[in-house]
Amino acid sequence: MSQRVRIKDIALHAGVSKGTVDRVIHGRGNVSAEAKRRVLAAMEELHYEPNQMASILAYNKTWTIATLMPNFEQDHFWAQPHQGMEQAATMVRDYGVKVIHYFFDGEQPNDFSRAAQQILQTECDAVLVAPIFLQEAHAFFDACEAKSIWYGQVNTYIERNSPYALFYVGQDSYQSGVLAAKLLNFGLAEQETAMILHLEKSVINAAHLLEKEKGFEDYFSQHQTNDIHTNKASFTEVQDERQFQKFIEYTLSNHTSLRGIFVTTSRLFHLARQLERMNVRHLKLVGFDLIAENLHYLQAEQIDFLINQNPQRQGYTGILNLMNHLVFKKQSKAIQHLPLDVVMRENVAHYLEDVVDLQMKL
Amino acid sequence: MSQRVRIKDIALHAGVSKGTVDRVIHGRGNVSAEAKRRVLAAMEELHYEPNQMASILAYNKTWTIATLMPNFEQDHFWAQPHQGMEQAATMVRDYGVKVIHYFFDGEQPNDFSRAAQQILQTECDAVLVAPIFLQEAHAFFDACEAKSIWYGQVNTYIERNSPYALFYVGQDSYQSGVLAAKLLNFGLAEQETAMILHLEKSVINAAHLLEKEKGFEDYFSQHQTNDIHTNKASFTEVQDERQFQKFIEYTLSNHTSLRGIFVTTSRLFHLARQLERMNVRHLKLVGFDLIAENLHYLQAEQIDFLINQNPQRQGYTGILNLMNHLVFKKQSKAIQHLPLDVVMRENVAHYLEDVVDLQMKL
DNA sequence: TAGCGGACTGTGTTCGTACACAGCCATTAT
DNA sequence: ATAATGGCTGTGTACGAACACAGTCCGCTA
Repeated sequence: MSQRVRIKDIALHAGVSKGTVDRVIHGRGNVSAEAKRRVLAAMEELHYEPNQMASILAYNKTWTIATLMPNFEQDHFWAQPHQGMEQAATMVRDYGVKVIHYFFDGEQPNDFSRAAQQILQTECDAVLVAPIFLQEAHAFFDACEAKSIWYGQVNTYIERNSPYALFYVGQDSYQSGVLAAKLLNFGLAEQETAMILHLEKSVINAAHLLEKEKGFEDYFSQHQTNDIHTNKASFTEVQDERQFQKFIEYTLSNHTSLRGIFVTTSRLFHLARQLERMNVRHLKLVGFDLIAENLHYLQAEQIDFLINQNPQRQGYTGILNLMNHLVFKKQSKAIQHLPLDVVMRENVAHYLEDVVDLQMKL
Repeated sequence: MSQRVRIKDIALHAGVSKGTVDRVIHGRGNVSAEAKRRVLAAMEELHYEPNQMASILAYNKTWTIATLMPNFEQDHFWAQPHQGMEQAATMVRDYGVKVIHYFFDGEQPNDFSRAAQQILQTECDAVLVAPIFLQEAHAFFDACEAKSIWYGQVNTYIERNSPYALFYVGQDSYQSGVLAAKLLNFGLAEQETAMILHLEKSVINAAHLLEKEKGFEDYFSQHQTNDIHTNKASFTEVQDERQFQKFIEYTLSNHTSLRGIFVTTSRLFHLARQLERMNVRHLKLVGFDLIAENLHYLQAEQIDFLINQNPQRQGYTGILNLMNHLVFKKQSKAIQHLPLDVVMRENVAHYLEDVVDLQMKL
C-alpha cells in the first residue's frame, strides 16, 4: 500500500500524465480547462500534499542569503543574533540555502556603506540587515530594490514601503518599558519611588530608549493605586568610579524613598557593581539582556530581573523567514516582536541553554 | 560549478565507486582497509556533508509514532500538549514520520491500560506517553521494551532503566515552587505573609505538587532577610461558593498579614473569581498556566503572575525528539525541563502567539 | 587445475518532483 | 494541398542517496 499520494497518483486518477499535473501545480499554463479541472479535482479528492524533500531535490536551486550586521568583536551584544543566524544557517543548508556574513564597524556609518557595497557586488537573493544607520540603510535598501534583492530587518526597524521589504524581527521597546514598570510597581510599597535610568551616551537619538521611557511612564500614569513616585535620570561616565559614586549618593539623598531602578539597556551591571561596592542593598534593580556581567549580579541577588529580548532568536527567525520566502514562497508576518522573557535567578538556567531546542538537526 | 560535495565526488576523488563510499558511510562492511582509508580521507578533504533531503527520499522508510495521553475534552489542559504534537506532526510528515494519537480517561487507570493495549496491537516504532498512572505505565513500558518500541515521557516522569526509555520532557516542579516564592518575596513587604494553597483533591499522591511545595518552602527558609512569614493551606470544594467564601474569610482573619497566595495548579482562577466577588484586592496572586480563565483574571489585574510551563512545547519537543531518534539516529537529552516563563499582563501577548514561530513550514 | 566460497566493488534502479523536449493534433496561412 | 503555427500532452532524465544485485578477484581445497 502506497502510504502517500504522489503526483503519479494524481495523474493516474485524473487520466493525464504527471507532466500535466506538474503544470497545473505550478501554474505553468498550456493545460486545457478540462484537464486542469480534472487534476484539481483529483488533488482535492486524494488530499494531495507535495513532498518537500523530493521537490527541493528536484528543483536543485541554491539560494544565497547575505547578512549585514555590526562586528561582534567590538560590541559583544551582536554575537547573539549572529549565533542565531549561524544555527539557522546550518539548518537551512539542506534546503539549498547558503548564508554569507558581512560585518561593519558599529560606530561608523561609512563602514556600513562599505560592507553594503561589498554585498551588492556579489550575487545574492536576499539580505538580513541590522539597519542601525538610518540614512545609509535607506540607500542600501534602495539599491537592493533596484537589484531585486529581498531584505529583512533585525533589531532596528526602518519603515520601508516596498514589496522587497519582507519583515522586521526584534524587540518591542515600548512594551519592555511597560513591563519593567510593572515589575517595579509590584515590588515597591506605597509612597516609594521608582526611577528610570539611562546609562547611554546619546539617548535623544536612540528611538528605542525613548520608547522604553514612554512605556515606563505610561504604565505608572495609568496605575496610580499604589501611589508610586517616578523619576528619570541619565548618567554616562560609568567607567569613572568616583563620579559614578557621587552621582549615586546625590540621587539617593535627593530621593530618600527611592527603592527601585530600571536601567534601559544591558549596562545595568555597572550600576549593580557600584552599588555592591557602596554596600547599598535596598534597591530593586531591573534591566536588560543576559550578558555575563549581568548574570553575575543576578546570581548575587543584586539584580532582581533581567528582561531577555531573545537576541539569538532575532537572527534565527530572520534567516528562517528569508528561507521560507525563497524556498517555500511563504510570506512571513511584517512585524515580529520577540517575547520579552522575565528572567530571574530562579529561572535563568532555562534561558541559558541552547536557544533553540526546537531545531531538528545537529 | 557543483556547489555541494556529493557521494559521487567522494568516489571520484578516492578512486572508488559510489557504492563503496556508501558502504563506508554506513559501516556496512565489505570494504578493504585501503579503500576505506582513501574514502575517509576524501570525505575529510572535501568536507562532505550528506544531503538529508536525498537521503530521506531514497531511504523511503516510514516510521510510526503513537501518542498516549489523557483525553483533552475532559481536562482541557491536555489540549495544549496535544496541539504541540499536532504541529510537530505536520512538520515531520515529510520525513516519513506518521503520528497517531490515542487517548484515555484521565481519571481511570484502567482506561490507560486499555488504550495502551490498543497501541501494542498496532505496528509502531515509538510512543510518546504521559505516564500519569505509575503502575499501569510501568506495565506498558515493560511491554514496549519487549516489542522493541522506543518511548519518551511527557509531563510526568517515571524512572525507567532501559535503553528504550529515551527522554522526559516537562516541567521542573521544584523550581517552579522556588520561582513562585521569589516572586511573592519580591512583592511583599517585611513582616507580611505568603501562603501556598492547594486546590486539588489528592495532594499527597501528587508528587509534582509536593515538589512545588518543597521549592516554595526552601526558598523562604533560605531567604529570611525580609522576614516574610509563610503558610500552607488546602481547599477542595472550589465549586461551592459559600464554603469557599467561608474558607477565605477564615484564612484572612487568621492571617491578618497575608498579602500573597501561590496556588500550585492552574486552578488559581477559582480563587481569583471568589476574591473578585468578595471585592478583596490586596492579595498578590501567583499560579500556573495560560488557560482562558486565568488569562481573564490576569487581564483584570486580579492575578499578578502566571508561570507558564510551556505545555505545547512538551508535545512539540517530544515528537521532535522521537523523530530525531528514528530518522537521524540522534539522541536527545534524557531530562529536558522546559523554561518556566514568568507571564504577566504586560508580556502575555507573546506567549499566546503561535507557540512555535521557529517552525519551518506551514 | 577445476571448483568453491568469501571478500570486495561497480552497476542500476528506486524514491517523488521538476522540467526539457518531442510529439500530436487542429487550425490557419500560403 | 502542403507547410507553418500554436495549444496541449506524454516521455524521459535529472537531482543525490540507498541498497539490491551481480560481477570480479583471490585464496584455499579436493
